[in-house]
Order: sequence, then structure tokens, then C-alpha cells
Amino acid sequence: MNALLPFIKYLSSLHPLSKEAQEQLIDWCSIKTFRKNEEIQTIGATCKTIYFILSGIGRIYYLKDGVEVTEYFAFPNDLIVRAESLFTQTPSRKAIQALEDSQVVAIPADPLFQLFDSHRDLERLFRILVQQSYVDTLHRLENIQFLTAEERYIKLMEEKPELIQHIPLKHIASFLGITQVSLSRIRGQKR
Amino acid sequence: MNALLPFIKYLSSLHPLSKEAQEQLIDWCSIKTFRKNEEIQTIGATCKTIYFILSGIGRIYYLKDGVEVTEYFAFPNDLIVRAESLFTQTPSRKAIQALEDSQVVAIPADPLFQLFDSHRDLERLFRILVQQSYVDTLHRLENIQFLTAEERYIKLMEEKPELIQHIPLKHIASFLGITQVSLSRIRGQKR
DNA sequence: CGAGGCCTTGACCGCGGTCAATGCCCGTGG
DNA sequence: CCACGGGCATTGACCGCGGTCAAGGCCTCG
Repeated sequence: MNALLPFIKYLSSLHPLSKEAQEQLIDWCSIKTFRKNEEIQTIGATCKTIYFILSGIGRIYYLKDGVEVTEYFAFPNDLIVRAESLFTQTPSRKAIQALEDSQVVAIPADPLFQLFDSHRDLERLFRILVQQSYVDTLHRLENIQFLTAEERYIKLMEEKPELIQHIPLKHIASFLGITQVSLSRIRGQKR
Repeated sequence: MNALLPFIKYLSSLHPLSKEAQEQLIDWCSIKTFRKNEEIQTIGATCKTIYFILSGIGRIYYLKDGVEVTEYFAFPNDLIVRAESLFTQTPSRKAIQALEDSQVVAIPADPLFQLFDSHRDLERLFRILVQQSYVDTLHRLENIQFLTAEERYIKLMEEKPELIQHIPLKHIASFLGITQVSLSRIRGQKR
């Protein structure tokens, strides 16, 4: 499948994959499309699928005291997965949603984990992936603990300037751990 | 080596290990002792060793604007490792310190990673470990973002009541992301 | 043209921060 | 053995960041 090429390319850049592993993996993957604001996975479902964004934008969010909190944004060539649910196989309090019309690769987790037995390179690749996500999360933890809301906003704009073009402020605010009102003020005084 | 038994037991509880893998691993491990307040690894060094606490207490900390911030506590049967440095092989801004006289298992990372090639079960075990740490960190991130200092303190006391017996309040405060003064007030008003 | 979503702005408040003084415990040396 | 000094915890005074509540402007879309 040609449409999967960006996906395979991304994976191979982390750890080389044998031809067989690539083919086996591709056999299990499928491409799905979602419309703007459509739910890719819903709250309460146990996570059994890993997604890779080909086009569009995805986000993970959950409800905290009735208001939406955004935990993660995914752009083309990003993976998106509710790790706490996948790795514990318990129902997730979180949902995955398409913020634009999107095309994604769906990788079913169980067959993938099965492939680890016959394809060591796949398991190693996956381990490296988890390590990366872990390190990213450690950094985010440090930031949220010790930077002010304004510093976090500036940092985010430096690292992901594309966010601001495509994503409603209210989602960015909750991602930063502040309210929409506070974010609006921060932006206001920078002018 | 008999002293390593708790370590092997802990690992096996996560994922079974073949006798050969166990023996190979044990050959690389050593037991080290540290005195109270001694540094196990220093700031600036790139992390090349994974530790497992047999007895005593360890912590990871770093300096934020000149003041110590505690990132992690490890009790007997816990692993302790500066993951961001180990997984990126860059110098760590963090240190590992013994908070009591301690006995630890030192596992050199490079030989361990080599063993992954010949012992798949070891690599899988390690992957599971990283997954767990990742999930733990995701939870901590949520807590620090959306609980008040008081709620975080109460939660920590429920989950790890042994902390309070053995660890100076100032370390607990910085672990919670607040100052020693604020923590003292929180405790004060609970009486 | 009206309705609803999104963003901004003002008024107000409380959590947790800083600075500084005080009390307490403990190890060390006269 | 007591005196002193230093580290840790507590407490008070004060303040600022970011929260809530509410009103108002501006889009877009039916």
C-alpha cells in the first residue's frame, strides 16, 4: 500500500525494519478517515488500537469536573495513543478526536504485540518508541511544575508554532493547564 | 549471589526470565553500598547505570534556580534511574543520592542492552518496565496539573505513608511542587 | 437576521510564593 | 557537661498569578 509509506518511513527512522516485518505489519494496518470533530475513540472504551496521523490533526482529551482537558495534540507523522489504557488494558477515561478532516493509520495492538514474538526488530522499535514518549512526558512534567503559565505558552509557541494556526485557543489553554481566560490575558499583554 | 534474590524476584514478577538470562544478568550486576547523603550519581554525568534499592532510600534531584527539586523517591524493591539521560545518552542535569545508608544493585546499561540481542525475554521485561514508568509519569502529570497542593499531599500520604517517617519535609515539598513553607501550612491546618 | 460558539476584558478572590523571625533538635568542641 | 552553631520546621505579613463569574464583541452558519 502506497499510502502507508510515510508511516513505514517514520518507523524505519527510529529503528530499521526487515522487509518481512514491514509486510506483516502493513497487512494488519488499515487507513481510516474521520471528519472534523468526529470521535476516533470514545471515553470508556479500552484502548486496543494505535493511530498514526497521515493528514489532519488529532487530540486526546478527558473530562475533569465536567470540562474538557486536552492532554495531547497529534499532527501529520505523529503517533497518537491512549497509553495508560493500552498498557494497563483498563477502560480509558480519555477520548481521541479529529480536530480536522483527517486520514489516519490504525494499527491493532494485539496483532502488533503478537508480531513481537516472530519479529524482534518490531519489538525493539516499539520499545524505543515508548522510551521516547516517556522522556517527552518527563519533560512536560518538569515544565508544568516549574514554569509559569506564560513561560509555558511561550515555550509551546517556539516548539510548535503550527498549533496556533489550527487549534482553538480553549484547547491550547487546557493543554497548558490554564483556563481560556488566562491564556487570552497572556496573549493580550504581549501586544 | 544470594543478595540479588529480591532483585531477580522483582524482575520475574513483571515477566518470566529464563535461567540463562538470569545468570547472564547477575554476572553483570554488582552490589554497592552508600552512606547517608552520599551521591550515587552526580550532576553532569551521562547515565550509564540502572539501580535497584535493596535497603535504604534513594532520590533523584536537580537544581532549579539554585534550589534542589526532588523528582523521585526510591524505597527497597524500587528501581531508580535517570531515564532522560539514559535514553538520550546526554549528560544529566540530575543527581541520584542516598537519603539513608543504602545497599543497591548496580546494573550497567550497555551490557544489559547487549544482552537484549541474545535474550529476548530480557528485552521484553525491560519494555514492560518502561511502559509502567511511562504510565506512572502520565498519572503524575495529571495530578500536578489539576490537583491543589493539599490534594496532592493527601494523595501522596495515602499512596506512600512511609515517606513521612523517613524523609525530610523539604524534599517532600519539592517533590509535590511546592515550598517547604506551604507544605508546613497544609500540615498545620490538618490539626 | 438571529443564535450560538469563540475570544476578550473587567472585577474580585484565594492559593501558594517570598521574606523574615522564632523555636527546636542535634552534633561538636571548649 | 554545657554552650554554641547550623539545619529543619513552623508561623506571620504581604503579594501576585491565575481562577471564577459575568458582560460584551465578533464570527459563522442556518
